[in-house]
Amino acid sequence: MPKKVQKRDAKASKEAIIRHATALFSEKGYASASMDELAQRCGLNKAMVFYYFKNKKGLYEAVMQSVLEEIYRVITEQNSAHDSPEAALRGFIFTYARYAQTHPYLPALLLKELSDSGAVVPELLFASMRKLFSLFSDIVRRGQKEGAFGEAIPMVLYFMILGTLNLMVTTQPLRQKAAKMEDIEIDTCASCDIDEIAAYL
Amino acid sequence: MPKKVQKRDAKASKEAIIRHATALFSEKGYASASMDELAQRCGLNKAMVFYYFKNKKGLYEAVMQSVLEEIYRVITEQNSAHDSPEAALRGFIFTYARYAQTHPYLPALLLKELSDSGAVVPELLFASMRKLFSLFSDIVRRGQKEGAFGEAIPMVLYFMILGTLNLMVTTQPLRQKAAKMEDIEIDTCASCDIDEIAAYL
DNA sequence: CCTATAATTAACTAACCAGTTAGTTATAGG
DNA sequence: CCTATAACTAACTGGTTAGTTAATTATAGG
Repeated sequence: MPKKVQKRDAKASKEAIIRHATALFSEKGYASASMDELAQRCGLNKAMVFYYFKNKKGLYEAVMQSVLEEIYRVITEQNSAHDSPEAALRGFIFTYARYAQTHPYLPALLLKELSDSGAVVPELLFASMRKLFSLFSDIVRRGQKEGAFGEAIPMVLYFMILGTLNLMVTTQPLRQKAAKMEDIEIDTCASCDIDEIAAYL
Repeated sequence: MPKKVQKRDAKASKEAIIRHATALFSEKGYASASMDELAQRCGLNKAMVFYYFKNKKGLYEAVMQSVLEEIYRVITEQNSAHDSPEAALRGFIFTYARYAQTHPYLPALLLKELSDSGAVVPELLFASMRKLFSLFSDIVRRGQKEGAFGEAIPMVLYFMILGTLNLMVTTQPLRQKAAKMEDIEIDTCASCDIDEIAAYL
């Protein structure tokens, strides 16, 4: 056997806490997420949460960090090969959209933080958003130099894309419920969504 | 004198509660808003809050209702005179942007609710958003019939506008802080913002 | 096998919070 | 002026929460 099944495994415990905390925070928000419930979901004693992350804020920061690092990693990984700025922009949008769609905690956490201007972890949020934004901003500026994009304020464009995609994902359940009880076509699947937005630019 | 200065004034108390609750909920979110603090801010006894609105959720619903009714009223009032769909769309965007800018609790409350898919008051949020959306949707569809707009999914367009504007407002403090300590031009004033977005469409 | 220490636990605390209650005043209408 | 009632208050309750502590157990390294 490659590894004994252990009763104690620090790494596994820590990962379980992060994983369940990500889900819990995105479901309930920072304030309503209970550390008792988290421990229950993890099948661990509550004291373990404070053993590995000193307090609730520390845990939340770890969650946000892991989430923001992950999306940055995925975007840079999947979009290293583009040469034209159009393709790069398209790649950025598509990758983010697909990731957000398959990992809905991302939009939930991001929107919650942004709607507070980073009430819980402003510095961290700020630094991570800046990294992602400068990636985006470089693409836009390059496109403008090459005459492909026309004038646009990168910051506004950036929030336009993130705002739209995040809202489309978080409102999906609401829209689906609406589509069921209404006559008109309200629901728009997230895959059309992606194509539409890419087309606008 | 037109009105005696009274020690007791039900209407004034009720209004004070709504007013301070709007600010408090938008600052802290539903869960973190304390009814003790609210009563303190109002200069009233906490029991008054439960006297006029039966519970916290009831108060929150009253706040959301007043806020959503108000923005709907302002938009319909200021945009009744447009005849071309371009002008109507522009009016919709500008009015919303200006109102959001001058009443920042609107974006804060809306984004918080939407990022939860209406965790606290789904029905109310849903009904009010629908009213606003059908206003918007009518403009877009009219523009498409007249050949002025080109193809676009109204729902996506709607969330694009709301998402962008709301995020631009709520992230303003963050962006201003960033502009102070950074070299590059990150900050974009909300007035340029409005023009830019209108231009995109 | 022994032992130091990392991982884990049960039980606790102090603060806070939404909501209640029973009693007290101000005021309007007769 | 009297009185019914609307407006208001102080003090309380039961439940929840983040965070602590002191004791216990598993495991790795010698």
